[in-house]
Amino acid sequence: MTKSRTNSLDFLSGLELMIDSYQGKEQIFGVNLNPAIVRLSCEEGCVKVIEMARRLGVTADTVRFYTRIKILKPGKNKANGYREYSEKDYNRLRFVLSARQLGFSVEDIQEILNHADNKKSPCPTVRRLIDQRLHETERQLRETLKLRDRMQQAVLEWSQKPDKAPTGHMLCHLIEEFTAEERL
Amino acid sequence: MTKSRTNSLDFLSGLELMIDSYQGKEQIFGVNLNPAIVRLSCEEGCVKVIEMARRLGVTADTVRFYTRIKILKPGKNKANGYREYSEKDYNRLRFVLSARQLGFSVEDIQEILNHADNKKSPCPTVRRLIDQRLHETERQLRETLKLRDRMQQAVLEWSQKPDKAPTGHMLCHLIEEFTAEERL
DNA sequence: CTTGACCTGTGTCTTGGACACAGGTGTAAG
DNA sequence: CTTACACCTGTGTCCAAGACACAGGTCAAG
Repeated sequence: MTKSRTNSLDFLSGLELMIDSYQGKEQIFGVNLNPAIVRLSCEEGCVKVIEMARRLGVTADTVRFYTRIKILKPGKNKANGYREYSEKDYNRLRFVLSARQLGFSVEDIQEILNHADNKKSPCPTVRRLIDQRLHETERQLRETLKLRDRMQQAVLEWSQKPDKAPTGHMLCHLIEEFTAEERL
Repeated sequence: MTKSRTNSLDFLSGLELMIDSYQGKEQIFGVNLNPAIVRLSCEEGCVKVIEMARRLGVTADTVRFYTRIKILKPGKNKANGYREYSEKDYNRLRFVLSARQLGFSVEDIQEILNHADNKKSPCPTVRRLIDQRLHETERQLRETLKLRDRMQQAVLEWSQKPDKAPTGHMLCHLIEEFTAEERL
């Protein structure tokens, strides 16, 4: 019953301090639970939304978002309606955040999770999707690069040009002359 | 009255073929208009939305969009309610498209146009805004670059790894192991 | 007269959350 | 006990720059 006792909370990777807030609940995700206390407060292991968010370094809104679109399916405390996130939800969310870091869209992730939920290997899908996303990212990169070069070129050229008032058919000579000479 | 006759349509930069559709209207944006015809069909020079769009190589939806947010203020044919885009609208839209090419947001453009509409030089605003946007674009570029590198690295590493079925706490070993080793 | 191409205004969709709001809950202090 | 405050819920809206849909009006050709 001490902090040093190992239990399923190990998945929390070193954030032992928050165990303080669970004193008196025996174990959270382990066995040996006191049924009376558990049923009242936290059915088979729970954390609330803000705690879940903090553990993975995101906002509560992010956790709520993934709950809303049903990527996370927390239980619900009958007494007060609060959501109860389990270790399974923690693993899912950690996975989702990892996948987002790799450029997968939320829709991609839902597809991947569908495979995993049906015990099928999501790996072929993952390989196919990252190929797509990589191509898109490379295209995006080229476009952003071209845009940056245009912008830098504009700043450079404009540094030699004076301000002018607009005329009938020229609203801003900086912008319009720059674009015009681009066409040469 | 022939196609070779020069008039204000010159601003259409070489797209002479569509003058065919204006036969009988005398000149469109010039002088020497036949008042009777003009008042009936097209008050002091007009093109309709699809024609305007085609001339600048965008979709009719884009023209409608800028009309909706009041960057373009076409006249309105009393008889049929059709919008009538003038040379002024053409110049504005051309300006807008140029500015978009330089990374200005629509809101930026509205600010710039406000200056121009009040006969004030928009140039100081333009210089300030492009500095901002350039910084943002550079940040964006760095992020996209990092993302691409992560993705390429993942594809490379995954090429040596087999597919696996999901386990209790590992939904996709490719993604989760990749992210995990990133933290080293 | 019908067909088809065009026009209108309006509303909704896209991404990945962020923010707002009304109302319920839990807890510690006064 | 009351009050304050932090937290929770669901729902709705917002962002950018258009794209798309839809119901209904217009117009010229066959």
